[in-house]
Amino acid sequence: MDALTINEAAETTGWTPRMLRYIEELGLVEPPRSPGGYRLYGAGELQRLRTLRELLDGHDLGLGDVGFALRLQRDDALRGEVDAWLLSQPARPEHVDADDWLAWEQDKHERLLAEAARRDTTLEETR
Amino acid sequence: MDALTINEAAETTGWTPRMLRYIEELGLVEPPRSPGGYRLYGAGELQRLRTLRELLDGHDLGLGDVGFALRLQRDDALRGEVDAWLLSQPARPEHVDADDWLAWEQDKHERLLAEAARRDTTLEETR
DNA sequence: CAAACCTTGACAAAGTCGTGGTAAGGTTCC
DNA sequence: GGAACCTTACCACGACTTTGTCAAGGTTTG
Repeated sequence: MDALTINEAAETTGWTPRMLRYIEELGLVEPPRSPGGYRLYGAGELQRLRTLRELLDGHDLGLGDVGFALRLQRDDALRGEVDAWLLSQPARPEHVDADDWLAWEQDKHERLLAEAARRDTTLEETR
Repeated sequence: MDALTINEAAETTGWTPRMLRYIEELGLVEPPRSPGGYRLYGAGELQRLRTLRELLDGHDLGLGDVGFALRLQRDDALRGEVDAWLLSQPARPEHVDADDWLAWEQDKHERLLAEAARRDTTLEETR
């Protein structure tokens, strides 16, 4: 048999069985099941579990962060809105007077709202 | 004066002053300061604070989620690694036998590692 | 068939997040 | 100069997340 059950997979990946179930619950690694319902971890799953650990350790992330990234990847509308909001972030020019950066800011914001609207459905803002 | 102090900004955006400081701490909205250190919220900040609320309410996100998205946007290496990991997700073809999808999986993984490597070497300053 | 493994579900300890409050002190501006 | 506002730095608390563990029962396989 070339697929491992959950305890074996835990053994070789360094996760606990509990965490493997949790990771599956987050949609991060979802192994196929045996006819009787046992999780069967193949080479691909094992590989992803190991790289997942590296990813988390290397950047001080949590599983929830990766779960959120997954959500962003799968939900186009959400990703569009988040990206638009983030791009409206200043990265404020250093030496401009107040009126200038304010205009620049608003202009940028309008461009982004337009993009979000195109990409998505309704993005409505009222003052 | 065309910039609001923190309590005024809280008033018009619906956040509490406490939360405005927290939001700044997360790097989400960082208003400029007066010479004496007072936060000064201009039109751009106020707008972003209002859209931030919509974003959160509309999709059941947390501030931490948006903070992570910000991190992803600013750290190219991190974004590359997360994207590569996510793309190695199966979206597994339904009816293929074990050997086939395993090969497909590994092939895909290699492509993604290659892409991540390319992206990393193309790192340049965004601002 | 029986030992060893797996399943789901629940409860619980520990940690983090979002939020409020308060204290000690600096800034604005009338 | 003094009232009203702001700053940072804490402590606190409820809600949620992360992780462990246990119980009752189904699966695999020698």
